[in-house]
Amino acid sequence: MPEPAVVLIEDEPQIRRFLRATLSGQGYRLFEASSGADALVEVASRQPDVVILDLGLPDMDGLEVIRRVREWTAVPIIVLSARGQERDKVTALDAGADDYVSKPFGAGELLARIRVALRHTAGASHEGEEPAFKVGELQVDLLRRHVAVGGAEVKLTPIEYKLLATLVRHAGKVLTHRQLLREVWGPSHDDQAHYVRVYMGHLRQKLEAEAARPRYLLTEPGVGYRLAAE
Amino acid sequence: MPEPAVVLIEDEPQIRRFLRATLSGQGYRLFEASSGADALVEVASRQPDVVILDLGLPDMDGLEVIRRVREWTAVPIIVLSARGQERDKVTALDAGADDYVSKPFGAGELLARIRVALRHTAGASHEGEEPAFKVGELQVDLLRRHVAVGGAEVKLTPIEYKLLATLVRHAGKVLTHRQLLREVWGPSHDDQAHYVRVYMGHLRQKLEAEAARPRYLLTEPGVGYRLAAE
DNA sequence: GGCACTCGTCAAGAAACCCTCAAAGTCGGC
DNA sequence: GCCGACTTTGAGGGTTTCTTGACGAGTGCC
Repeated sequence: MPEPAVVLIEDEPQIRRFLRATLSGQGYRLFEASSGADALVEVASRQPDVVILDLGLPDMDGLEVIRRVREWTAVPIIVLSARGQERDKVTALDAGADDYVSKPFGAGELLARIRVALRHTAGASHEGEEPAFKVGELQVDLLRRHVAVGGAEVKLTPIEYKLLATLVRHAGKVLTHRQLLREVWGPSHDDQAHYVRVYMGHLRQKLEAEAARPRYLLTEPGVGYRLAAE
Repeated sequence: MPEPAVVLIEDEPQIRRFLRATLSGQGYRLFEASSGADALVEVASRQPDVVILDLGLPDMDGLEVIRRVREWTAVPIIVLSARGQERDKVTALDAGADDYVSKPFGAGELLARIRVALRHTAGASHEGEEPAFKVGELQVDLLRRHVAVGGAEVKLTPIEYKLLATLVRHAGKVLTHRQLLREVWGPSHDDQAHYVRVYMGHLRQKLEAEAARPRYLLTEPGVGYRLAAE
């Protein structure tokens, strides 16, 4: 987990600013949402390592957000709330939250509880989910960070792996150069489409039988690339 | 999990009675300890699903109990404490606790937090709960804190052992420098990747036949390290 | 055909990474 | 306070990886 991703769901601008400063200062990649609807979209698209959820949202009951997220992922959810009554805590925790922090709280405590949540994902993690991807001879195990072609392990450099992992996470879908650059190199490099071409070449050398006629790593001319889904 | 086992570590008889009533009323199998030394024995022998630990023990610092338990198991630890200061919480959580409940607290909240902890263990199966590890000539017994190569005991310094134990707990998976630093040196040192390299060198000297061509302690360039799983 | 654009390949210097050795600093017991 | 064991820090050098530029092939449009 190089830089853990955090989705922050908070509608009050003031608290949001405070949390933004707190979190990005720690090197977390931060994504924000200010409504329940946005929250679900963010969590689904970013696949974060932790979700921080303020229960007091305008459009949707915070508990509803928890339940909807829990329908398909076990990502740790830390609830923030102005209410400190026991019954509120019990309800939220039983709805699927992993922790409950009452306002006012200190930055240090929140950060410590985030670290606890990250420990959980790092170690005991997704036993039930199956993050292994397979198409033809190509196997990618995102959990073990292991790539193989026809059973033989393939060694990838960090960037090669990140690029491949990004494609795997969206297997079958076309990813634009820009999307790939953002994910792999960060938002500041999203106009250097050349990087992607060079590394796509490297990956094809290592993964494809014939780099010139790729079977897995497909070019979508004028748009980007796509990983064959099967 | 038919009837979850809980180890309760609490020295004040009054709170203990209260918790005993609360917990066994819920159908948990309850084991008790009133000192740090007993606590370690109970946790090791009962292999509970949750540990509830009052920090105010007579014979041993509660934090020390957390650290000792964490040396060989990832069982959820819920800390109870009369102290509600932020720094106390942060210290306990960073030492390895999973949750921190300040007194006074309600029975309902504690029970809800126990349910959260049980959810975690349920999902994570018994990964990391296996106190003996063996691959090739290398044997690591996390419970006894004993390391051997080819039957011969190897003496490790505290940090060397912690580093190895962390790798053992996640055998086969890649751990980033950051993760290792967090686990071994604590969250405040997670940018000193150099530490890990130096100590990995030490471990290889002691454990590998040829330190230059390691069989167990493998480098994942640009990412971190991995302990060969078999 | 000429032009603009995209894509893939190659290669070289720069940068990052990893390992080793060793000195300096810390902390304990005696 | 001294000694030994351990940890932290620093420097050097070999190696790998990343970045960047150059070039040719292919494609579509004028």
